[in-house]
Amino acid sequence: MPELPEVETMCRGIRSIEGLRVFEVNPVACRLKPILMAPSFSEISRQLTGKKICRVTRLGKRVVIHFEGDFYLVIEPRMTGLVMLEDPPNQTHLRFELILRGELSGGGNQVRSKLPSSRDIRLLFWDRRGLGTIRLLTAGDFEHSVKNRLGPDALQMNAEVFRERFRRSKREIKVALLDQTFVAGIGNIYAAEILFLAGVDPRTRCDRIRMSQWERIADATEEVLSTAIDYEGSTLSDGTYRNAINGEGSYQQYHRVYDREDESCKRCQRGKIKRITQAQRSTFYCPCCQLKKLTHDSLGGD
DNA sequence: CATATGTCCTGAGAGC
DNA sequence: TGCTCTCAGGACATAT
Repeated sequence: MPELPEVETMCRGIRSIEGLRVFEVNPVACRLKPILMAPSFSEISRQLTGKKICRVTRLGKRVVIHFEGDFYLVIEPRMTGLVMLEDPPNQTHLRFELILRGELSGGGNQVRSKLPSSRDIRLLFWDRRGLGTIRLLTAGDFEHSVKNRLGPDALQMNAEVFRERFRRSKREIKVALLDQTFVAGIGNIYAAEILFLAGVDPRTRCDRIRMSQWERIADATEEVLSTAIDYEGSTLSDGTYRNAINGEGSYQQYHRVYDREDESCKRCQRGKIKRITQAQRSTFYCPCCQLKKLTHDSLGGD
């Protein structure tokens, strides 16, 4: 579930590790098959040990940690992965840990204990279901195999870019919004919320969407995602998603349609929120507010 | 090329 | 109560 707002919150939560140096890399024993990791754990460990962290950034739904020497550790949480500075709720599934230390000046480093000290900072990747991935890439590989394969970041979109990238597609808009090569960062929850706010029927084919609708979709994208970031993302009823220090997000309180099947629509108060399946995923929408034909916005304010 | 489907994985919840 | 089944969905491999 981590989508753009959750991953952005993770990045902000761990940003204080910038400037720290890797002291050691630990896999934590676990009864499950390891998450996908490339290259091997021992190779990642060898490459990262001693390296300094330059920057923590987000690329779509991925956390990117840039190390000195132009190495990029790319973490994809996918469904249930979490990047944290504290212990996750359940220790048994812990997968990957970086022990970090602030850079020490002078020549005292060599005599320091080999054991982690209480002043060490631990960066953890934990994944309840093990669908997440960790990859260590060179600058070139990062460019080719990650960056260039993604569409523009959802927060960088505008109506013109939406139209240019989507209008030739015959797919339904909800399905296309989930395609990370079209736009990066939107997942199932926020696609539903964005289309509700934009007043666009999720089943509308991209090639039938008009400019006035792209404008509403662009505005809604900005509004929904930036507000969700303000509330530190959405922690759903399964409680999985946590920020870097194990706190919950609160944007789920403001979901207008996601997981609100049969509830009455907050805007029109008439229709009930409907749930349909598109591309084997749930879509929630208001049949009353999200008409394909709808031209004008009587939709703007609350 | 564009689009559709199957796959990975665990835990929650339904149904019997 | 305890079992089995289905489902949740992000990204990618494979198929159409």
